[in-house]
Amino acid sequence: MDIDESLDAKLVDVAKRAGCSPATVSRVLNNNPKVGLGVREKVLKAAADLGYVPNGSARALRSTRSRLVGTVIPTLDHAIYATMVNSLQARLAEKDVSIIISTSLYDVDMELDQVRLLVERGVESIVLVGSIHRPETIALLEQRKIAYVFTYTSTSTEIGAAIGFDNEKAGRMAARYLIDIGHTRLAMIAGITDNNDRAAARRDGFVAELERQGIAKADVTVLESAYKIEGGRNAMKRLMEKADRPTAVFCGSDIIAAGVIKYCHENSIAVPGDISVLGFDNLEIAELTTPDLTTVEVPAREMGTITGDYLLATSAQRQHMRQRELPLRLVVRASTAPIAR
Amino acid sequence: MDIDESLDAKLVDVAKRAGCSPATVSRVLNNNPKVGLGVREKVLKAAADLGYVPNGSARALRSTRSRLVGTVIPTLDHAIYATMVNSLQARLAEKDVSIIISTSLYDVDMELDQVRLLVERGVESIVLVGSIHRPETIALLEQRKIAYVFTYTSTSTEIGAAIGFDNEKAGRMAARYLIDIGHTRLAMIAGITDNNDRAAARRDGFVAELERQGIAKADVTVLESAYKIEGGRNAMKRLMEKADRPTAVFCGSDIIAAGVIKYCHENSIAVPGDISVLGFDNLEIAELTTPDLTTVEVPAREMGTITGDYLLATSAQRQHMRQRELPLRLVVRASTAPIAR
DNA sequence: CTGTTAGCGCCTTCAT
DNA sequence: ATGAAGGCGCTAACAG
Repeated sequence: MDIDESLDAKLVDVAKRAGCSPATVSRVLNNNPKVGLGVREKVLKAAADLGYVPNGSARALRSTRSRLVGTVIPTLDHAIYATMVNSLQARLAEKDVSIIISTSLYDVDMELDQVRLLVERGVESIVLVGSIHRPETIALLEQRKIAYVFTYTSTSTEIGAAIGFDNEKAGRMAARYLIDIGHTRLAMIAGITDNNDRAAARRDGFVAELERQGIAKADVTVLESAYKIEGGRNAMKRLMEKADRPTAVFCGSDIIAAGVIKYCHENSIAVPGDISVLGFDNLEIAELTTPDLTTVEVPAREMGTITGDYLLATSAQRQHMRQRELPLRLVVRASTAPIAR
Repeated sequence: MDIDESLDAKLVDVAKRAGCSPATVSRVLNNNPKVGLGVREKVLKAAADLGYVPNGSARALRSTRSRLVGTVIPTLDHAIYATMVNSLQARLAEKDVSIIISTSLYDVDMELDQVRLLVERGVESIVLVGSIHRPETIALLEQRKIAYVFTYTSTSTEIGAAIGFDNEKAGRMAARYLIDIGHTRLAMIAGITDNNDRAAARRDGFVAELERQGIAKADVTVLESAYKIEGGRNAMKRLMEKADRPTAVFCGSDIIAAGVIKYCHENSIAVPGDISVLGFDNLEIAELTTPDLTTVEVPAREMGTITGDYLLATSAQRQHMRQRELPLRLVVRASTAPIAR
């Protein structure tokens, strides 16, 4: 047993033990190919013997490569984000890149603060959600030449990347489906659109498509709800208290839809008999409601993986990956039904 | 507009512009109280003008305080962990501490790899899940003097901390409740207990308490399932195909319970008429099943906050916080019912 | 209260 | 293929 083990070994210590210079140890550690095979092995053994752990800060300071990625998402308390981050992390971990996560609570000012902190930490790139941010946020990133990716959107700036889907198209898809199966009296319970460009775009797409199909904007009730079961339930209550009840409701998230269905149960409103309910996200809970939820699937897992691929790519490769619109898929289950015309 | 803004300003640049020494700037930035008010303001203004962002790596290297915390959880794809991490992150962010998250997929070897990487990144402390880890993991942490916390458990080592709850007690609580309402033919669908001391402890507590109450171990069927709706459903199928059907099932997680109830629906088994279903976690989905799920509430959010408090405390304060057993609460809803004796 | 001096641990020219 | 030397940006002694 070595005395050395009790202290935190440094690169010089490894060099001493391996009988070579620090520079050589550094080369071995960084997989620099031009190192003699014998020396390389001796170094590796010495490092293992000493329980050597490189100092990331020193490394980052010297080389300006931190192997750190930052992420600012609204919250981890919503599966749609947690799932994306999960797969992003998994992909990055394969290449020993670590991820710092922070949350903004859907607040662009808080997002800016978090981005500042991430920049301070020396992250090489940053993953954001949506395409609306404080100008200062983007300016900071550009100025420091930190790569950034917008997710859950396909709208990018000239410089950043966007990996996600078209929220407006998603809204239109929902509208078209409900119209296709015969509904004409429609409503939407969107997420909170303030500070949330994705929620707003889905609403706009939905309303726009309905209008295109001859349903006046004024005839479409649009409410908003937090992404909580309770929120959906309360919104549905408000909706049902109105005079002109719709025959179908498009919800900005499956969570909201679950609350809507819950309300319907409690008030003996048949789903889809009296009212069709269409969700968004295709979370695992979409198969827990009774009836199972028809919904638009958001490829959250895939988004995380692809974002990881992008971040791991060289800047040359990135050019071809800067814009990625993932397909949306309508998953028809049992919460929606055609209506007689 | 300043020319200086185009380059990344460093601490020296701020000093020059403020007309003082780098040391003074450093003091201001670190809220060292003994700096003249006038100078302090001048420095702050200079920093703002230059868009100065401190270099965290240099800071960490010099001061050995990285303001970085590491976390290794099984997965972010399970709300019970995502919720905890969410509140942990929120608490740490209040004090500008960042959190690096990595996942182990319930594998202690992978956990060790992730911990090594976190140590390399210079985290000041590490949050782990459960109390079973590779000896190397703990040895590394101890040797580098990195504080660590076990969560979701109340079993700690002599040196580390534990902030969570007693899983065995939880299992016993479940058993007692079901017996109290008259059930004698019981089964459990636990999570995968391999490499998961929490799942194993809940199972052991459940079985032990039943035994104490006169129900032989051999009469209690215990199956295991992944934490997925599908897993719970399949496990329930296996359970129902056995000759001696239980009148109550305790599930290792609400997710599993949701799958169990789903199976019951599909096979016209009344819940709780034919069979009572008891969940664990009290996730948001516990109010989505039909009927609503009776379950044992795990204080995930609170655990994150308290863990954050612990990590932000000074080592002196920590002494009193090293062992924290949070109370478990049985939430009775509609999926369980008394049985006639 | 403020400035000067000296590195933290590593990587990266530049030599050899 | 390997070594020597310098410095990345910052903070901690120590002076004054």
